[in-house]
Amino acid sequence: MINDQLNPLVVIDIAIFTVQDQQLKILLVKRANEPEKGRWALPGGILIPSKDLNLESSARRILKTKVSVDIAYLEEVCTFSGLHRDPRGWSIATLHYALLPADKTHALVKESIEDLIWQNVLTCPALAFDHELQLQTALATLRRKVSSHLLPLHLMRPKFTLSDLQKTCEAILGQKLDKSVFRRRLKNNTDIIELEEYEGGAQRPAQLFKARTDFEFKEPLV
Amino acid sequence: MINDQLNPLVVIDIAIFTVQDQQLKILLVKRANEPEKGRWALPGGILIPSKDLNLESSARRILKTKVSVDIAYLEEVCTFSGLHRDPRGWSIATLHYALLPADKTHALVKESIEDLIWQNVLTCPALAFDHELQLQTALATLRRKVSSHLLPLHLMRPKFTLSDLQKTCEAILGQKLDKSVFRRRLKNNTDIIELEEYEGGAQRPAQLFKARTDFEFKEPLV
DNA sequence: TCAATAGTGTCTCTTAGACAATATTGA
DNA sequence: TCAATATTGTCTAAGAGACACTATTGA
Repeated sequence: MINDQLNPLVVIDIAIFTVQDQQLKILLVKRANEPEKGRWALPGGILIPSKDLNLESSARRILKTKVSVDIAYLEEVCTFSGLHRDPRGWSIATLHYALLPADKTHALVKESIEDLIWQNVLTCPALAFDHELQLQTALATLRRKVSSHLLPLHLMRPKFTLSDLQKTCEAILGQKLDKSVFRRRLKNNTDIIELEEYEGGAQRPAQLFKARTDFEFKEPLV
Repeated sequence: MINDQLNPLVVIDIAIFTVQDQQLKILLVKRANEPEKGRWALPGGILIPSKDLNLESSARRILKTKVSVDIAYLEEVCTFSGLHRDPRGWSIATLHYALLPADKTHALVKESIEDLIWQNVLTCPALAFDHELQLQTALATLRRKVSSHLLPLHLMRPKFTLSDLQKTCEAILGQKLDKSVFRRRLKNNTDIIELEEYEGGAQRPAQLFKARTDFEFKEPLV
């Protein structure tokens, strides 16, 4: 293996979230190889310096090859490190989290993966390595961001109603939000743009909105 | 060198802050070895899996050996990675930030360091590697935390006045705070404890406070 | 008409911000 | 007494939270 106790093993793990059926779900893969073969885990892989520009592009490459998905929003959460978190030896796992719109969740089974599932985060099975801790950490980071930013725009269809957006936020946060408060906060937000279109259901049609094309949710440097 | 293009170089960099003379200062070291010999940089070093429990303990070891200081508060910020950030090749730098009380800043010059300085963050010279970016990132993280937590308690003497605490916060944030607002927010905070002691200057004596012994500022997992 | 969803208005409570007022010390 | 700093109080504005109200559609 790569790890020889002089150099740590460097892996990238990704907590990739979506909202389906008003439920926050996480992509889990069943490991096809040792270690932890046959167990559910967050998708991840080993850094390949010759292929990867940096850790973030490494995460994109891993998602592309393992589940053949191109991800738009992806950001680092933190690292997990030490001798015991991976049976192969001293390792560093850099956890990333990503958001994928529901209409792009038809991810395909590819190499080194036995199976994959979009799992409701509330009913997650036991995971390999320290991935349960990683998942909880990514979830906390996601929720913290959702409360202060409009991160869920990355999960929306190109055109969406405010009710759609609110339901997505509620699924992520795991709690109901007040309609009035929610809309009031959007009033001053320049990241969403009002359209002159309406989408009719069986009831009163709702106005459609779109995200600003270059909206940005990285944490600002003050 | 350790890096052979199969395994990345793994380094730990530390932005260690203090407040002296009501100025926010950062510890810089002058590099004694290549690469970037003779340039100012954040203190840092290479991970040694056989010595380090994890990246955080590695950061503590590095601070101990390079400037012989034991640090209480230390936390990861994020990583910087890629082929070009270090001339030795593909590398991962895990940035940490730390806080040191002013009365413990008598750090000593040790191995692999030519010189050290506590530098006002506003007048920082050019730094080696990507350390200017790292410093700005650590500073932004520190300021964000100070606004919502009582992180500066780590910088205070064992007993301190509320005016002391306010001045420390102001030095970190780089702006004046309202006395009344500042004290009002502390009223409901259980991390600081009122003492029945007073410290007299040439004017009206100020009441002394101390930090709760086990106060904790890690981000809660919601 | 009704049910269902979209969208708005209103009240209260909390908090930030600005700034004034009072308190206590040594000189 | 005064200067300096500590400590508290007061007014206003903005925002969150709760909840009621109105609007528009298809059946």
